[in-house]
Order: sequence, then C-alpha cells, then structure tokens
Amino acid sequence: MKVSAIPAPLPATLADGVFPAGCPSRTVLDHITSKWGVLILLSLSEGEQRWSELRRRADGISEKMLAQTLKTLEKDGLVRRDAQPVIPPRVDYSLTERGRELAALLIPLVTWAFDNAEAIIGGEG
Amino acid sequence: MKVSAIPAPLPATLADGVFPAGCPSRTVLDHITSKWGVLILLSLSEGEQRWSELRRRADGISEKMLAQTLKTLEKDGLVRRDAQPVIPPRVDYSLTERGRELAALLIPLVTWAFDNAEAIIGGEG
DNA sequence: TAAGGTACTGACATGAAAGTAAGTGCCATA
DNA sequence: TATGGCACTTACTTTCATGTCAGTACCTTA
Repeated sequence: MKVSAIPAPLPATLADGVFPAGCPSRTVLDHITSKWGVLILLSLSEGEQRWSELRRRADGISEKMLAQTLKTLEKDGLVRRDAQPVIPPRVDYSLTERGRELAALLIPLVTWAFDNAEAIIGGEG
Repeated sequence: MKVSAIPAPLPATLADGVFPAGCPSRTVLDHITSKWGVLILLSLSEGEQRWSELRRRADGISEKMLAQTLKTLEKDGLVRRDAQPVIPPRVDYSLTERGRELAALLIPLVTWAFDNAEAIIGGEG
C-alpha cells in the first residue's frame, strides 16, 4: 500500500485560480465534503446498512438530514438504495463502485483528522 | 467480491458509530472540509502566496471569508502567516508541515471531484 | 487634494443549511 | 384500543455560514 508518495500534481485547471466559482467540481466538492455526507459515506464503506443502522452510526443526525443526504448521494451515483417490498419496510443502503472510489479517498482524510484532532484543537485553548 | 484496493481500515472509534457527535475530530473535519478551507489549502500547496494572490486564486471568495478562513487554518496550525513590516504591507501565507500533510490527502480528493464532476452532475439534470 | 493599492476589521443583512416536531401507512404485540 | 417500530415526508423555525459594504492606517502617484 503506498500512501504518501509524491502528491499528484493539481490538474491544470486547478493549478491556476484553483478553480472557477460555479463550476461542477465545486458542487461535487460541496456534496462530498458536507457535514453528514462524509459520515454516511464512511459508515457505508463498512458494508450495506439499513436506515436505522445509519441513523445510529451517524451519531447526532436527524431523520430529515439522513433522508436528504442519502438522496443527494444517491442522485450523485455514490450510494445505492435497495428497498424490499416487505412489511415492515426494509431498505438497504450501500456504496456504488464510484462511492467506493470516493470512500477510499475519504478514509485517509478522516483518519488523519482523527489522529490530529487532539493536537489541533487541544493546542488551541 | 473483492474491492480493488483495500482501503486503510477505519480506526476502531470510527468503525462503530462512525464517531460521536461533538468530539474534536468532528470540529477538525468541519474546518478542513469547509467550503473555502479546501480551496485555500489547495492553493497554498503550490507554494507561498500573498493575501491578494489568494484572493484571486480562490475565485469568488470575499475578503471577510478569506481573513476568517486563514485565521482558522492558522489557529489549527495548518497555515503559517509571515507579516513583513514594510510599507505597503506584505504578508505571505504558506503551509506548515501539518498543512502539507493534509494537502497531500486533499489533492487526490479534489482531483477525483474534478474528474468525476461531469459524470455526477451532468447525469443529474 | 483625491484616488488607489495593501491587508485587513467590524457591523449588519441574508439565505441556505440544519434542527424540531409532527404526521403517514402498515403491521405486530399487549 | 393503543403503543411501538420501520422508513420516511412535510411544515416550520432557528442557527450559522457567508455576503455586502464601509472603515482603518499608511504610503504613492497625479
């Protein structure tokens, strides 16, 4: 596993001017770096989960935000929704291939945040 | 079925319950995934830059948000501020070691967002 | 004198994101 | 009858991130 070789250089469009306001990448970036988006994606990276499991695992999320975030991620093709026509309802959520790609990038980031949280926030007060 | 590259496993604390509301990691995550934080970090990953350069490169940012974001990142020990006592004022911003670490993780993410933006947003309308 | 550049700060406004809480339909159990 | 779980939706409210804009201190140029 090679983690930190040379960081890939920025695509040319990013290199100058980072990238223009209002371009699609900004929107995508907003979705995937959203407060709950990251948590959901991360949680699902461990495998298929039901609504109520996600609700528990994404500690503090409201039902509204869970529904809304899942919908956005589903529309973006990152999350797959599998509703089974049973009573009581059972809906399983999982990552798509694209979602797994993303999660693979998110995990090191979150792990880093986790490892450095003390140093960053602790050293602040 | 096998996922192509097995990503680093989540730290135990993340693995169950993702992670608790209100813990420092959440705060750090919010800082580094903030709308402008990512852009500033990315821009600085290309080298030291002045206030007015950053303003231009982070297309669409207001002076207030630039100041605010830079302050947060500086407090978090990700960005170094070097003010020279000259007239007119000259202030250079650069990444700290920790900032460079983070940027190295952010770059693949942003690159991915850039590469997949079309497919994600384009397929939506 | 006035305008312009640099690097900001602070007050106020707004709008989107997030929270709260209640409702929906169906069934199981008591 | 009523309570509770599942997977949501909807209406309303609040919070907060962000935007707008004016002001500051100093010097330069016209």
